[in-house]
Amino acid sequence: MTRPSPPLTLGDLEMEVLEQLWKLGSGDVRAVHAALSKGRDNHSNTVQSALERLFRKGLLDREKQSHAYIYSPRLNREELAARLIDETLQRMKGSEPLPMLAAFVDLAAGQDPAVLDELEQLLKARRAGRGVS
Amino acid sequence: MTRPSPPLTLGDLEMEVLEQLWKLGSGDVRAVHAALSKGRDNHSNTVQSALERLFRKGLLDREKQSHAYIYSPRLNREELAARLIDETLQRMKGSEPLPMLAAFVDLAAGQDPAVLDELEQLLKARRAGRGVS
DNA sequence: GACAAAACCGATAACCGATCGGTTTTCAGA
DNA sequence: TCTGAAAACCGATCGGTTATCGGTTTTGTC
Repeated sequence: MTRPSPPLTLGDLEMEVLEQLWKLGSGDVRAVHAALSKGRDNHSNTVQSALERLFRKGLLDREKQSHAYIYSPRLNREELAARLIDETLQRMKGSEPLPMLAAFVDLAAGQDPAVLDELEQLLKARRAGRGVS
Repeated sequence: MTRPSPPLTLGDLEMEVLEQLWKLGSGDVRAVHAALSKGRDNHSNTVQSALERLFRKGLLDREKQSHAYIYSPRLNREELAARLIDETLQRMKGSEPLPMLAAFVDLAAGQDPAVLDELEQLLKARRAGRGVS
């Protein structure tokens, strides 16, 4: 059933914040702001509100350590990508995922044919991993 | 090089308009508006501005027939999906596409294990199609 | 040349992300 | 315990985008 929740979109800053958290593993506003400040932004409140939004979107965990929150990603890079792709496909209503995926594979293979082989390896692994039962 | 063009997003109406054009093949504002009006919307100007936006985004062709434009999709469903997925992945900078794809395949296979088989068929076909060289 | 249909232009509302300032809470150290 | 600093929290603004609609101009056709 899963509520038709609004389709998870991420702004640029939100993406960069996630990027930093993936690097750091976890961190408070200060840490993320510092990591980000390599040529970016100024106010740490801005970073905080991005963290807050990400938290509300369910993409971050947080835990109070003394009086500061320590944020950490709930999903890794790959899981987030999978979810974004899934939602993209979901938005195209009458659509089977397979043909879409096929088209994307074509596009990716166009850029780098090795993708086909890698993908095949991957499939084998998945098939083996998921119970031969 | 490819300019860092703003990342192609589609509103709900825009998506529905595309949906209709895929069904119709092509059509003018009137046709799309009529097709859409199965329980939707009222003003045909609204449809027109959606068509206009889609055209500016490069997703539609148009051709003047007498004094009305006939719009038609530049991409089919699958090609659009591929492009949206590609852009989604592009936004996650330091990311190899493969692991992302892997994660998505896992997610899709979780919902329907047959996906693995179908995907494998698909790979075979692609491999055969593209010179065995 | 007049009429009707459609394009075109502009305005508005709603929503969202990004940004920032000000207030309140909360911990830690003197 | 009191005080000061750090952080959360609240609210406001700004810019950009989609959706919506009305009004004007263009343009074919009869």
